[in-house]
Amino acid sequence: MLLSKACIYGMRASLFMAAMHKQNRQFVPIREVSDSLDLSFHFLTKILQQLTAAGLMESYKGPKGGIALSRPPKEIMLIEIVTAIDGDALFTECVLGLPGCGHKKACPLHDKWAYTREAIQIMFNSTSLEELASKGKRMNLRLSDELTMEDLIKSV
Amino acid sequence: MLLSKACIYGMRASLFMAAMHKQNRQFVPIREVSDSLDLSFHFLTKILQQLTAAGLMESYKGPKGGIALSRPPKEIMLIEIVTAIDGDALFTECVLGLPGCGHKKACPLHDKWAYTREAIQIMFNSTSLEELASKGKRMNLRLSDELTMEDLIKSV
DNA sequence: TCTATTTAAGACTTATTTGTCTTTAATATA
DNA sequence: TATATTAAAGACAAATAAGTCTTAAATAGA
Ligand code: FES
Ligand code: FES
Repeated sequence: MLLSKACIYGMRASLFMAAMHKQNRQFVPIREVSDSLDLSFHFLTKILQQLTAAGLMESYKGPKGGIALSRPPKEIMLIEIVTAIDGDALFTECVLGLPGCGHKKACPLHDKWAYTREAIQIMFNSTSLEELASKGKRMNLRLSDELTMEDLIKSV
Repeated sequence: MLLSKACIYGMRASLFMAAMHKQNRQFVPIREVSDSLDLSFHFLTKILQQLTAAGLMESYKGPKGGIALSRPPKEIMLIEIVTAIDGDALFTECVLGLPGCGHKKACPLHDKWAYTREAIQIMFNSTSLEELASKGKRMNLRLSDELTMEDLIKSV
């Protein structure tokens, strides 16, 4: 599996927040996110705490509280979410699991893997939440098992 | 993590066997592989059983027994080992974990991920055990924490 | 035939990830 | 000030992955 479940849920929630962004909302309650995306509320809460700890989201307690992206979706790249939750092992470690991946201590797959993992990194590094949210709205793509982004935005 | 530990160990063992191939050896005892690569003997045994079940290796019981690649290393591609142990989820499933990845039910990341995962697949699909074994010998690359392929071959 | 060697099979344990539940702290509003 | 609402924190449980151990079956060689 490329990404952990926690990371996947964190990305889905971030995309949801990006889609919400221009809906004149301030803070969105986590319960609303978890219900919309059909995720465990408590599990998602813990994941979002990692994102707020990483400075990607802000949270506010009490009535009218919830979470919000700390920057405009255009300025948040997917790789920030991935590394905040899964770390950067995917982009730095040996594909054969040997310690200290690098030119100096290479395994037989090093050159090919270094090239391929850079392609993966570029994918996450060059994709913003805004790009995916607007594409998702325009083409009516889905963010949960059956519901599209338009469905989700309407339903709240 | 891109590949499971079981898959990684299976690849390391397969590369070891490819390096052994022209050493006039018939069957190599699993104990020799696990000792050389510093892997758990019993855990490796279970992994190798998956590879023999998939037809990639042959095994023989008793004295002079052990395991052997069932085809010349040139004809065994890495992707066969990966899919035998980890399945093809990495090459078929949605990066956001949604069921039924495909054009018809796309998520916002689908196009980019479909492209990237194909690059990963091509890497495994176009790399043979022979290529890695000969490169590893030629450039004296490592297959375990500290030991290079030459070290390993000499040590048996 | 007997013994030592080796893989096969499966029960079992440990570690990690995933998911649930309860309590606490902060805050808006009445 | 009292109450309802919300995130934070952390204990707890379940599921999965990783690793260990024991016994059985096959086979070479004495
Ligand atoms: S050393 Fe193995 S991928 Fe770099
Ligand atoms: S539907 Fe998400 S990657 Fe294909």
